[in-house]
Amino acid sequence: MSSDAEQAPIFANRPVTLREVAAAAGVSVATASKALNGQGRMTAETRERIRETARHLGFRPNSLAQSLLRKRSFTVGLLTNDTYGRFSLPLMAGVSDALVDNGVSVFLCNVEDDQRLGQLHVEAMLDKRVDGIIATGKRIDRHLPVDLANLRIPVVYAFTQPDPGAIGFVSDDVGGARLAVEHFCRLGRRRIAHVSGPASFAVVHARAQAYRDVLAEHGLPAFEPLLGPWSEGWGHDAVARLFGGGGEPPDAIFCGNDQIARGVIDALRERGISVPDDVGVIGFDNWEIVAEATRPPLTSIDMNLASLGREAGLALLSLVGGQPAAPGIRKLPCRLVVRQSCGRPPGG
Amino acid sequence: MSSDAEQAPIFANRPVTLREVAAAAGVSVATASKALNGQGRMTAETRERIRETARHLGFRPNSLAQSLLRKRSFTVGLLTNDTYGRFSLPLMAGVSDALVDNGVSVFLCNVEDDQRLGQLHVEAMLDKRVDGIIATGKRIDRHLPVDLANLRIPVVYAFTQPDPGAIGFVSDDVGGARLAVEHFCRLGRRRIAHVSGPASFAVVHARAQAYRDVLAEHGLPAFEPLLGPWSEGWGHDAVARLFGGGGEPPDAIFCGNDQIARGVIDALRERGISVPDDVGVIGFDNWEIVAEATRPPLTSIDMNLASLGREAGLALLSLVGGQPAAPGIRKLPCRLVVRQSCGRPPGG
DNA sequence: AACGACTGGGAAAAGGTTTTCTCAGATAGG
DNA sequence: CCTATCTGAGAAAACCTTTTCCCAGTCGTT
Repeated sequence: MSSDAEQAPIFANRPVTLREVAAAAGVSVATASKALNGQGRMTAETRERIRETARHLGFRPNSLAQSLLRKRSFTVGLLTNDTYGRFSLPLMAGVSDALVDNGVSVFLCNVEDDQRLGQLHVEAMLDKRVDGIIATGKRIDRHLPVDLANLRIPVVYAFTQPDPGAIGFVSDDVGGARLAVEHFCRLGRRRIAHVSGPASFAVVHARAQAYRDVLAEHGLPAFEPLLGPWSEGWGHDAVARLFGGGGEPPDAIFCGNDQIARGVIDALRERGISVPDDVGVIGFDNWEIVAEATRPPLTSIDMNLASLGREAGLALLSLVGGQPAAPGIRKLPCRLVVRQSCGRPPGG
Repeated sequence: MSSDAEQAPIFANRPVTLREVAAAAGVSVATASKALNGQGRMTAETRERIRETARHLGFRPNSLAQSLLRKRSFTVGLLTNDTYGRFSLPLMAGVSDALVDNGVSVFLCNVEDDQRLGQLHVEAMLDKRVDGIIATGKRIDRHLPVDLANLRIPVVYAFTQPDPGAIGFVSDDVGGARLAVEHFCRLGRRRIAHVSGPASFAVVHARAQAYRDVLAEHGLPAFEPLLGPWSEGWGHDAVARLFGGGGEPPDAIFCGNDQIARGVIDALRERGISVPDDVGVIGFDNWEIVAEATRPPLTSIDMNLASLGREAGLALLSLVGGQPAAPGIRKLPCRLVVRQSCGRPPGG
């Protein structure tokens, strides 16, 4: 019965409806709706009075009712099989960032590699009338374990293999690899090696080819790319191969991911080889938690996943809005993040 | 005009409504609804005929319409400020796992540490009539930058500081630390040191106290806990302090997280000190990507975040269902994951 | 004075489902 | 044969908002 009790109940009970706002303002619900949405014709005073009443009552329109009518729920689903979120999370951040300002919320669904789970999540999303779906994964060259081809709502693929005829956003791995190798060339490195992941990954081939191309363009010799698991351990082993055999060792190593790069750097240090003085190292992914912990900190290629997510979110939004868009894969540029493992230019 | 064209249109156009099912089955929508939900009274044949019709037409009820009526949306919001998802993601996996079987979907909202963004997301969730909210963060002893206290929907806190009077789930850090130190005692280590994070974290104190308690219980000397950043670099420095000074060095080190532990292990190896023969090391968090990359692989304390998520999800569900629950903080046990960095029992 | 155009605002349908009532017919009991 | 009970099913309200008409009054024009 204090003054608190006078104000609180307005919010403490069930949400305020438009009907209540209309009653309080002495108009019909139709007028109230139009006043709040800037539609219809009425005197400025009436409109303002209704708005003021709504504000005072703490009115917030019921999204469910709006969605039912508008056939638009302002929600989208994000499907992923990237359990640890290495790639999905930055991507999700970008998506969310692009959508939240449009009042769109995101259902996150981790389907692992489980068909049944995928089916379950997709059906749940469909039942909830999501406006669209963004599919993302941990590998650019694999499909999610779920069929999104004939869904009657728009689907955008990001960092995963799109269905034919669909829209997909991926990082430009070739461009990223070129960035790294060209940087080494610019720094005056002459014997550049490449240590990467398993041959079963499409990106491994794309990057290796870019590596060879750039070296050829600069008239430099190419090492045979060393392929193995995406692990620190493999980085170690690769160094043993590069420096243990008889051949002339490299003065730079471009690694397929940051974990390999970390293994390489550790192995070089254990051999008394200085990074970056004797050998420069560049990684891929720019996983800060790894790149900043190596000694010295790791120069790496960033795939701009947040931008990728933004683009995907925006593309989905315009698709939902009815704008047609050409199917196909859009490659977004990578970015070189220079730290200390690659060395400085000759004159620097 | 092919036989495909005969079947496809049923699914290709707008979703099938209950009205259409009812018409096709020759009953009223009321009867159709009751048939599908197992409500009302009718002959078994009628019920089955309606169900068969619904199945054949691919009917799926419109969640929006159901939610509007039932005042229950079968969605919950997950709020986090843990950008990289270190802690949120396993937790989210647990939440999602607990809820998906109940048809509940999860809105993931990353609010960073931004008040405005937090407000925005919470309002969006409220507008969409989420049934409840799970708040989670990257620190057990901090609040999210958003007030969830008087929300008229249930809120459960997981791995973040709950509001007074609310329900929270956290890991039992004291128990976890005891697990680690007791394991060292069991292995016959006598001089156990503790290297942990910044004093500003509550868990640092809790774990340090547990460390001291266990040593006291075993009549062993305690080192003064070494506090610093949660980084590999600090692990290195701490080793320099423990082994560089005059005092008798430890034969075991309990680290506050896995990154520190990794720095410790690397530093020990550089000094020619064998892990686990000369010094055992145990970490905290069981972050597999780190724990499995150290040489030797790191024994660590796992906080069972997925279970924490499951519990939080289930608790929220029962709250939403109207079951009352006592407020307070529930501590869930940690788990010791033995790898190779801690050594084996004397006789083993 | 009569007509048209405009103005401010309301009534009602629509969106898809659930649930409460109601009701006609069938069965059983006296 | 007449009433009480039960059975199967439908009509309609409800959830909350948006939008399309529609209407009554006012103003200006001839």
